[in-house]
Amino acid sequence: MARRHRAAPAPATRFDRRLAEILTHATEVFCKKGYEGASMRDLSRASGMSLAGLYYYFESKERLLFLIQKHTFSTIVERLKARLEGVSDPEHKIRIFILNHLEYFLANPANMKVLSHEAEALKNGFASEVAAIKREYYRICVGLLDQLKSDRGLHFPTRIAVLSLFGMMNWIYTWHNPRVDADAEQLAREMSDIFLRGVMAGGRARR
Amino acid sequence: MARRHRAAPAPATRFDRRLAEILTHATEVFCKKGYEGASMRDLSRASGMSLAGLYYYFESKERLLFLIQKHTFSTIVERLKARLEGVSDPEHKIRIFILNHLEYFLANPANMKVLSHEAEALKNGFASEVAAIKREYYRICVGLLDQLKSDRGLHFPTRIAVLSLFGMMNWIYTWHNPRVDADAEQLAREMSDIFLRGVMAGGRARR
DNA sequence: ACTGTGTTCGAACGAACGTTCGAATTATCC
DNA sequence: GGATAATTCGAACGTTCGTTCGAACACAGT
Repeated sequence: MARRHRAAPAPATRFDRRLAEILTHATEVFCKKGYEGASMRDLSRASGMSLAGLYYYFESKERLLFLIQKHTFSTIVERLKARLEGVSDPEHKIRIFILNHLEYFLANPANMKVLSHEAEALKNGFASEVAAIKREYYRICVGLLDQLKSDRGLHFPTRIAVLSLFGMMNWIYTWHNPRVDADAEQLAREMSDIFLRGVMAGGRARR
Repeated sequence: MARRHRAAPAPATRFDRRLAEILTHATEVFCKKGYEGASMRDLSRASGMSLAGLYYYFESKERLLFLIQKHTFSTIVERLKARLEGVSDPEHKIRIFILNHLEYFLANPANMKVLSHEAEALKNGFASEVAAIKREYYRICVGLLDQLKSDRGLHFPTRIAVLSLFGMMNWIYTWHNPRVDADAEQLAREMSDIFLRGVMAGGRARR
């Protein structure tokens, strides 16, 4: 009957560790079959726990997806902030932004596909909490681009640029094949080149 | 019991017209609730036809999705080919490619979301037939970029560029709001600027 | 009015769905 | 080793799923 409300960050109780295992297996299933397409029985099979046993760790299938998305997104934002610390050149910052995103993407493809592809699957409270993290992540990127614009006197449309960048990066889950495609560093370099030259070339002259 | 195998292109029998109506309504439902999340009863309600009546027009829910995806994708490719005819400048051709994609996207957002978001929902025969059209569309874009590369002596990675471009364009279904965002022409111009400058700036010098 | 074909529907099928519950099992601490 | 709490499970709940079937309806042409 006890449910932990984890204040301590590090120790990780048995409960938390087992929950994390289930989350990992569930992520793979959601990735392969989609949130709606995956049944609780699929999750039970994948995690090696009985159907009823799963409900000791979370109260609904929706909350399980929520836990996956929130953890994934929080981790990305957290790592990004740490990497941006102390860096001041806006171009360098954007390259870090892209590299951070792609590194996590290729290291945790199932997590990122579930985050990208099942973005509309949550409802009400669950949806808004993930949306808040997404908004923060979006605003960070807007901030970096605005800084680049004012530093270099550029005049591209920020919103379109940011969302195009997200599209470039998030679409990866539909095509990346680790056996034929480059690693995160090279991919990030190539995408950064295309994107940064795209917004920086042409400079002040527009329309 | 009769099922038309439409050889005539124009006349459109009553059967074909009614089927097209159902497809339109079904597209909206798939768009809103997802393929797995939409039930046949949802489709019945949306199209104003009884649950059993739907099966007179198609033999399964999966085939319904297939018909939607195939028609949407075929239309895009067909329009693209018509628009590219007679154009020889590769940059212009790529701008036409992007404009064609975005115009259709914003004019038929539900169709394009179902095409983009439910790309993995079909199985076996259905999946491979749509995949064939996708491959053709992809190869056209590769051809345009290769032509641009050889014409201008550029050295960007084609595959990454094409897939980044698709990401930029297809991601739109996650954010475009007709009340705040520009129309297709302006959007296409902005994305074309970012993308084309991205692959053209820097020129021959890479690495 | 009659016949045949195209179209629609109510009712039902078995299967699978998410979730619950009480009992059984396992770990923890005195 | 016995008491207490944490964890797991089999079995079942009521609901909804995609699909089927035979009867009913609509509307030709005769």
